[in-house]
Amino acid sequence: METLQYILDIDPNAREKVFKKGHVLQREGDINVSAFYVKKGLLRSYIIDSKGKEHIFIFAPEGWIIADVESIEFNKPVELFIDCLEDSEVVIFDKDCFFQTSLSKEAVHKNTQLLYKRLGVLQRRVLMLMSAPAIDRYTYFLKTYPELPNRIPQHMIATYLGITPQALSTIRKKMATVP
Amino acid sequence: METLQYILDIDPNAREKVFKKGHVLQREGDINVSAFYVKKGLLRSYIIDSKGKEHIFIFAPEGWIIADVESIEFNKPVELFIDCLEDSEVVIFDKDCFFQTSLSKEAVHKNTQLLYKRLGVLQRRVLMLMSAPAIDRYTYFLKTYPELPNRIPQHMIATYLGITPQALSTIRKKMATVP
DNA sequence: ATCGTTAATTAATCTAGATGAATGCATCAC
DNA sequence: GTGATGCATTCATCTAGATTAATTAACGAT
Repeated sequence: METLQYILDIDPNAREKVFKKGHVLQREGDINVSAFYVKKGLLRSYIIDSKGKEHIFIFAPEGWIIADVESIEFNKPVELFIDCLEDSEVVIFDKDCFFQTSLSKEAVHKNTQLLYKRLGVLQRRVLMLMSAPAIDRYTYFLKTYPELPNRIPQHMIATYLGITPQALSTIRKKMATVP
Repeated sequence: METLQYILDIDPNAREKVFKKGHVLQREGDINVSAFYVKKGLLRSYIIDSKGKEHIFIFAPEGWIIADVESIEFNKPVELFIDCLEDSEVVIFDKDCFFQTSLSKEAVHKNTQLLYKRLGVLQRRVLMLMSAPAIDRYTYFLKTYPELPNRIPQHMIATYLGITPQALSTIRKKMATVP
């Protein structure tokens, strides 16, 4: 089942919108929590810490769903910013629609599959952050998201990896000289 | 709906077993992948990295489900070890049962809820690992799992936080002198 | 063209936390 | 008792990556 069809299926209020690069769909402190399906373009979610530094949680290219699950699940105010890294077509839908009781079997299956996949990705991310040095995390990133480096600036890759742009630059230099 | 009842509901083959402290339920490289519901006791999942160091992914006290979701979802061989930190009563069930099409609406709702909650927890974990210093991660750990420090040795808390036991010891000393 | 802005690189210095080693203290087996 | 084992602590040293700052290049707007 195609993800977009599934979303339109389960949320009759889902609406499609087009946003310009740079548009912020959700900011820290918001209370009206939605989830976003990326039909076209590229979104990201990130926090800004107490020192004003950005930390990117995930990138969401075409076909991905992006949302602040923690705030949805634990009813906290939104902590993640979500914005567009490219002009994007986005389907906005309600956080609660996953919990509808009237879903088709197919929709349930799709939903479970999506959640599972995301869990698997996050598991890997935690393990990498805990156990692998920055260079390995970068290599894994390149392997897993080969198309992204052409679409986003390097300093964003750095804040996704949990290091500074300077550190990433040094790593890249090292990789170029000793391949 | 109570989680245990839900599991027995969806997997007729689910079986309950009792394990001694130290028993390993699953090890790296295993292909027969199960999920485990902790009825009583305490389990953990962890990896052992290339240098032989342990990194604990999650603790699972009573009421939690523990599994290697990445290996389940992407059909990889198991990478996470799962073992008992206390004598435990565990319900072993099949990874695929979440995808059954014959689930009751109630079971579907419960399932979605469990997955969402876990996603929220992992989101927080990633953000903390990326943006917060070790002392903040420790403080958050104490707040979130207040009962665990009485049940597990400190060096395990350290490997959960992503630091060495020595570093945790230093942090605790600092917290004791300047509270 | 020229000014401003944003990105990437390089280098000098600093620091949180790792590493390695030693010590003290329980607990358990015998 | 004594020895062995595991856990926490302390200290001295080391290092990956942070911080600060300067340089250069690329791009857009006027």
